Amino acid sequence: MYCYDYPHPAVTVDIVVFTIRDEQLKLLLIRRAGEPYRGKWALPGGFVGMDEDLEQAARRELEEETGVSGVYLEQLYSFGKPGRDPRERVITIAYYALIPSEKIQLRAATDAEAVGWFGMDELPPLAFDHDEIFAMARQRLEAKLDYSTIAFQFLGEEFTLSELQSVYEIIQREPLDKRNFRKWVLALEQIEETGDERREGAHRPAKLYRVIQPGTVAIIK
Amino acid sequence: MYCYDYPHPAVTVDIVVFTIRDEQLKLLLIRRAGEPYRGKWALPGGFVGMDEDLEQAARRELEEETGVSGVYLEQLYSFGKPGRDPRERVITIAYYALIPSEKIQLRAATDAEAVGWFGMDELPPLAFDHDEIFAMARQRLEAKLDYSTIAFQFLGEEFTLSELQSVYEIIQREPLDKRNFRKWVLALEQIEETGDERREGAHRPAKLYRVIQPGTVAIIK
DNA sequence: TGATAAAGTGTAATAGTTACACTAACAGGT
DNA sequence: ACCTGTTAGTGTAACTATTACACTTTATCA
Repeated sequence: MYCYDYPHPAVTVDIVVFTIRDEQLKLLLIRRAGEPYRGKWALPGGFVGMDEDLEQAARRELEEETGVSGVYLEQLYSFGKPGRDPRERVITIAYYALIPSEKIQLRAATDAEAVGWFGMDELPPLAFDHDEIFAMARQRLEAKLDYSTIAFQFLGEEFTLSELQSVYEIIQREPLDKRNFRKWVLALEQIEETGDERREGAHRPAKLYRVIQPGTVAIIK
Repeated sequence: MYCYDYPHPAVTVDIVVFTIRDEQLKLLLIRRAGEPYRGKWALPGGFVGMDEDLEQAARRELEEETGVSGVYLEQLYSFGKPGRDPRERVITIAYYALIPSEKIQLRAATDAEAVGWFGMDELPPLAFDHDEIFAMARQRLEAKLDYSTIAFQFLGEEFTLSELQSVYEIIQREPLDKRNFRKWVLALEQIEETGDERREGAHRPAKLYRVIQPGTVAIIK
């Protein structure tokens, strides 16, 4: 038992994990194994340990519940409305993560019954206030495309300009002009040719590019 | 005594309060009356009540400690590094507030020994990790000038274009061209003439403007 | 070698941003 | 009455960035 002179809320982290697969933006959800909302889909997350930083906690929970690790992770917002969890007062620090489609190798772990990717058109109703958290993450992601190089986080080490353009088109839900897109993205001076090509299918091979400073997200103009 | 099956961190809110006075950006600080960091300057803030929302808690603490109320308030970021408070594990949800210079009427309240406004060049060292919180708020404020109408929150109901321009210049720390600024700000269609003028000093009176939708901060292009 | 499919490339029109200097209106002093 | 000092208010031209738009290249496969 842990006792305090005045009441303390519980603190959790929840993570909105995005990837792009099958030409779609996908959200990672777990099916809840325990009460409350047993059997409902929810964002991965859990309680913050007493000796770990918030971001550490988010990475740990993500790893434990889904097997995902080493990805881009950014704090989103904190949610703390009384009553958002029926058990006790719970304040959650929400994060969002972007993972390259190649890296998605899920495992269902101990405290999650099942893990799955859901397209934006096939989202189930979520437990707690996770709909609200997701909506904010979706919005932040879209906004950040315009003023940062966050989109690169969806791609592996090497990628073609068409793949990169597709990331933008999927998130922004609108087609982009190929020439203008290339002009723009190259002018950012954030990617460079690897010298290699990707040859797949009965057509001209595409030049491969890499991010010049991988792991960093630059703020642009 | 309040007891739990597993340990809970304490949760606080801290508020970075900005105003513009004497042609300077100022930060509101309180001198700590109790331990730890007794006598040191710190951001206003305090523990979140079990039945109040996070933003409510921020407004209440701000009102209690400084007498400031009814102002623009936005969640900034959450800080939770273990050891950031020497007493126990404390996670803080930081907010920032903008208040019009006319509204600043401070009172030193119960749990704060003293309250004061500090210019950016005269900031004392702050308690806890409040320097870090302040730095992030300063940065967010500057960034938001570019893509929102947040700057209007520093002004009263009626203001001149020169006053508005001055807000931008002070926060961005660089002079702006008067004609270009006016062209730009009027094109936003967020302010309108009141029809009145402000006559002060031995020179041409300035037209007064008001925000068309007061209380809302618009995201611009 | 012809069909198919995606990769790759430039230019002109338009819109937005920047640089820049003088006149207008008031208060106060002579 | 008029001169001085001080801030308010105004337009245009050059430059930069963004948009619209269509054909050629290079591969595979039948």
